[in-house]
Amino acid sequence: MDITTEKLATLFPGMESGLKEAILSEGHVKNVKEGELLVSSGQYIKSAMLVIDGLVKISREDEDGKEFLMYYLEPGSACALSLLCAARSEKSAISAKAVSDVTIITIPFVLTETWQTRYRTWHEFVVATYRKRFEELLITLDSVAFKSMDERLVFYLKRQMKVSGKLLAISHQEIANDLSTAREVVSRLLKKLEQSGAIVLSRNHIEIINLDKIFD
Amino acid sequence: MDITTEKLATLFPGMESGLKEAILSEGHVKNVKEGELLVSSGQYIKSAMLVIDGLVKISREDEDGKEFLMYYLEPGSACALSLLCAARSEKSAISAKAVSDVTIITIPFVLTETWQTRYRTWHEFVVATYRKRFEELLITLDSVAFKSMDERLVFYLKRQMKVSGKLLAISHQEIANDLSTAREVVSRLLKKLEQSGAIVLSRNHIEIINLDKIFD
DNA sequence: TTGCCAGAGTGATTATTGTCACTGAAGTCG
DNA sequence: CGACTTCAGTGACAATAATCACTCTGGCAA
Repeated sequence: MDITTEKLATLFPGMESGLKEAILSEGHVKNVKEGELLVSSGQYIKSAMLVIDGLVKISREDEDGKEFLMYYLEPGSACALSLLCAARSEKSAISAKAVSDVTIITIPFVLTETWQTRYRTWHEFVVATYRKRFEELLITLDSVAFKSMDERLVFYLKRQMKVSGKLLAISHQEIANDLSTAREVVSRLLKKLEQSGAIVLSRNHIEIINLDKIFD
Repeated sequence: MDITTEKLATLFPGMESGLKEAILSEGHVKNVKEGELLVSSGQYIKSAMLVIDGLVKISREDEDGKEFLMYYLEPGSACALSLLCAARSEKSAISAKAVSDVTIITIPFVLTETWQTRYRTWHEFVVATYRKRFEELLITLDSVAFKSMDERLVFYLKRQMKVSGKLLAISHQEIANDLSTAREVVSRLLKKLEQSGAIVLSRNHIEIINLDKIFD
């Protein structure tokens, strides 16, 4: 893909032009096919990544391979962990997966640090990223800590709708993984939602009609 | 309390001397009695805080007042949220409570930003704080997402032991709040731990004997 | 076209956690 | 030294979620 400063300007409004040029000249463009892993659990992170195109899913995994959706990265966002870990080139405890075909720019971690002092707008971007991810993580934590499975499922579907629209091409098993529960549980709860008219189920996809009536 | 640069030097090793002087001259020392709130949920945060002495407990609360322990701040640490929120003077969704008598230094949020460029070691401190809190939050998230109540309780007791030693002055009700469950559940599980020899129970306190044999 | 298979639906059963309704026990404060 | 209050222990039961054991179905490939 050909990335221009104009493309960057729309994705990262507020970045000074020198920074955008630096990103283009120093960063490496990488294309990743749908379904592939950008970062796998346990791997060392040696560069920060900016999402240019496509959707990236960030999950947490435990020792036995159970996983857990943390949040999605859309074009124009960066992974806070990639910025934080980059600073110490530590092992990641998360995995990043391309939900669709994805284009990213990776920034060698030495630059993520020197840019902090050289470009004010880079520093602002990094801080904004920290804050955003921290907040999303808190919201995720809330839903796990305070809500029951049916509420979490509705919350999940709403989030999916935000990133993928009203027609979700996703299996019950995938949803179960993201919520760290069993497929049967998801099937049953989805059935209930269908009966209440909030969604329509078909094989391999779910159409969202209206989730707002459910739980206020 | 009288705070010297030497005190700061031991709490915040690595900070340049100009920064330590700036903290002393620009920051406001505040003493908070045990049990009082430093930040309550919904309140605006208008300054960052550095913990000098005592123990601060950071919790998350939901709409119905159910709470949930996120992590503790010990002397020498700062609240990432206070740094992040400070940057936009946003409402906090967390509460901070003094577990013991606490001394903190608050830094007006304009300074937390200007220091980022003026003092390299301040910037490093802030990034290290982000990373630390992010990691702790992830660990908390893990334990909620992947573990059952008995494991979470053991995890909780281990964490308490780290900050307060082997003799915990805490009621079952408080533990239940921190884990966001019911007192009866905590009582039952503690009883089991006592029977296995891991702890000794008495009124208003718990003595930890050895938690290591439980769950590897 | 048939056979196969992944995805989905469902009942039965179990395990875990939450709730209710108590009893008792240990402080503590007039 | 009672009377009261807070904390803890416990049995019974309900609710939720996890697990097991299937069946069913639509789509794809041989």
